[in-house]
Amino acid sequence: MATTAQYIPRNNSLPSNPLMHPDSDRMHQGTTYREVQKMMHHEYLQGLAATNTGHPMSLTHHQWLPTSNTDWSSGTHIGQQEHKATVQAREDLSSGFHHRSHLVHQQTQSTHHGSWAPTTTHHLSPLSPTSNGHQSLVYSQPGYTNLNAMLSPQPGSLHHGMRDPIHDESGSHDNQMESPQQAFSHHQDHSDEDAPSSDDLEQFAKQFKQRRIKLGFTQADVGLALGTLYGNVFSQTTICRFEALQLSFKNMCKLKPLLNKWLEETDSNTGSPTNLDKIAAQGRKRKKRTSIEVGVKGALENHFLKCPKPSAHEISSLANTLQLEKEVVRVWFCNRRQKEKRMTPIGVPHPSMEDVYSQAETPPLHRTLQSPVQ
DNA sequence: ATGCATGAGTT
DNA sequence: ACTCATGCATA
Repeated sequence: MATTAQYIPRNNSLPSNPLMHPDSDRMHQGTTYREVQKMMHHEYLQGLAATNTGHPMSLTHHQWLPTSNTDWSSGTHIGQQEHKATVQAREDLSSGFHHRSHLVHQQTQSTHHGSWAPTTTHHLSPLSPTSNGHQSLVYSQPGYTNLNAMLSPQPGSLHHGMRDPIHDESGSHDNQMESPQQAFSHHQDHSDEDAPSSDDLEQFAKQFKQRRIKLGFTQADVGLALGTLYGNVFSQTTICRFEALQLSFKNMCKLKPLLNKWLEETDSNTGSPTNLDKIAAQGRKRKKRTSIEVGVKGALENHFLKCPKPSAHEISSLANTLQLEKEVVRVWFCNRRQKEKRMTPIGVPHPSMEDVYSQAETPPLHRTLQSPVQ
């Protein structure tokens, strides 16, 4: 009774048109900074964090064979055997311990296909007041010249399925490797593509969200729009995380220019009727989401605190104890580690208080919980 | 809004 | 096997 370990194939209904799926392609990272950051704050030296007993080559990911790709795609999900009763109200039980107010951004470098290269800021002030009375959130970016490819918030018109292989300005070089700590002193301040500070990002994200909502777009709309504008489609999830600062610093820096551009384009075309295009999903099998029970989750959290990077064997025994697949446990730890690296600490909703100046009133704009989004 | 998952690129 | 970017499916 672990959970629902069933594999579901993605609905493979061949789309008639050979649409390319939203592959983010070549915009991956090439970081090299690594572990430097975490070492300094917390129980990392537990001991056995790296008991690698040899690497069996690859095989990292096995495939979850489908075996039964039939219904489930009947319109709604059928896999509800995971109701389990327990359910987790909020996985953030971590709110009890996590939180060492850090804000780990460490990323500072671009290895290749840059264009967005955060070259500094290896320091950040978490929830810092940033007494900024003005924020130039929208800067104009030289370069892109595209027409409007905005989407309209209203479902009605559609089509327009273009998704051309836009290549970013790959002609750009990029600085060579530089160690994160080695702060270079050469860099113009393009408040934009250069190196936004965490405060910049925070403010931008907030402004972005406001504008987006005001314009009547959903997070999903924006994701699609980015696809038509730049060829890089993003999901609602990603846009959401951007707005909530739940991405790594580096990732935030990368997306900001794109979103900024979209914002500009959209602003200038306020009220322009446009079209919405859909992108068909590609067919691929995906393991059904495993639902881990609260109690088990608590156990995992505990182990995480003791050792964020358990060895393969430890994972195995843990999996055994908790009656979960080893793979599930492994992934859980990976995801948990990623969370630690987000800009926004886990339990803390959002900083966003501002100036210490405290004017007559403090404009409280935190959206602690649900905000009228979308 | 988020949990669990996939995969490319690294180490 | 890990990190990081990203997203499907779900609560």
